[in-house]
Amino acid sequence: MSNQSKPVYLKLRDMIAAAIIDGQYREGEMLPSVRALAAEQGANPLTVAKAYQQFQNDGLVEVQRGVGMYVAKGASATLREREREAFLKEEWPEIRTRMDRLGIAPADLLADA
Amino acid sequence: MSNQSKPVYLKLRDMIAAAIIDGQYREGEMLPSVRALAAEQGANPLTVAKAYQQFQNDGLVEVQRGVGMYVAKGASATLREREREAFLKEEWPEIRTRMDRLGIAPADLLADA
DNA sequence: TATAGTGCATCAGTGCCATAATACAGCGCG
DNA sequence: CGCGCTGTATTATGGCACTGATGCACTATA
Repeated sequence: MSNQSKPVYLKLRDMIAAAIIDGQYREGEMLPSVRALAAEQGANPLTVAKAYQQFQNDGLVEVQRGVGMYVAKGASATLREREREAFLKEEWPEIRTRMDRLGIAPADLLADA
Repeated sequence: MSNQSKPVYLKLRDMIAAAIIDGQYREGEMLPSVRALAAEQGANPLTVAKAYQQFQNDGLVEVQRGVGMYVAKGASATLREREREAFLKEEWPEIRTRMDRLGIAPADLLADA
């Protein structure tokens, strides 16, 4: 669902967010340059820049023009908390509604590992 | 999440599908006309027609030109089963991955209703 | 100063979405 | 038949999001 016709810059944004939360990009470390990530992902540098843009606005990455972008202090925890809130408040209720409609019991899916 | 910047014709398609599954539109019953639903939802008749189109192709609604569109026999069960499969195979794994990343325990979700 | 690496701004192209205005085709009913 | 209701086809238009190519501004380093 999240990997089909979704805009590239949103996919990249999710990838980056996941990497920061998981500590793949650690705080204080430099993120891959726009051009480097573009080449690696087969995307356009501008598209990558657009994905980074959102994190800049939220102060989760700090930009040093001419140098690169760095993961801000506390970015990982902030991101995780923010996404956690959003999931519980906005996504889960809808998911729950759909599951009820489709006759899927939440307990069945949450029971395993 | 499913109700924001999504194309109108897809929102309508989901609404109709939900109504059929829930039995709000019962099998053999006539669906709201293209023009009627358009007026009710403040959309364009062509956009509504586009939403209905998908169900025609799948044989879930039967068209009687000049009369109206009727919910096909077994449409409700077919729809529910189809969406159920899609949910379990495509959506749930991703949801589960996100939950793990965000540190959401199953107990957090089952607490309420 | 020269060079190469950063991010950023501008302009343009493309495609999807939604709408509008008509016109056409099939059915039911008085 | 005439009228009113159905769905459908056609064409045109405006808006918006996404993507892309190019060039500029800034910084570190030699």
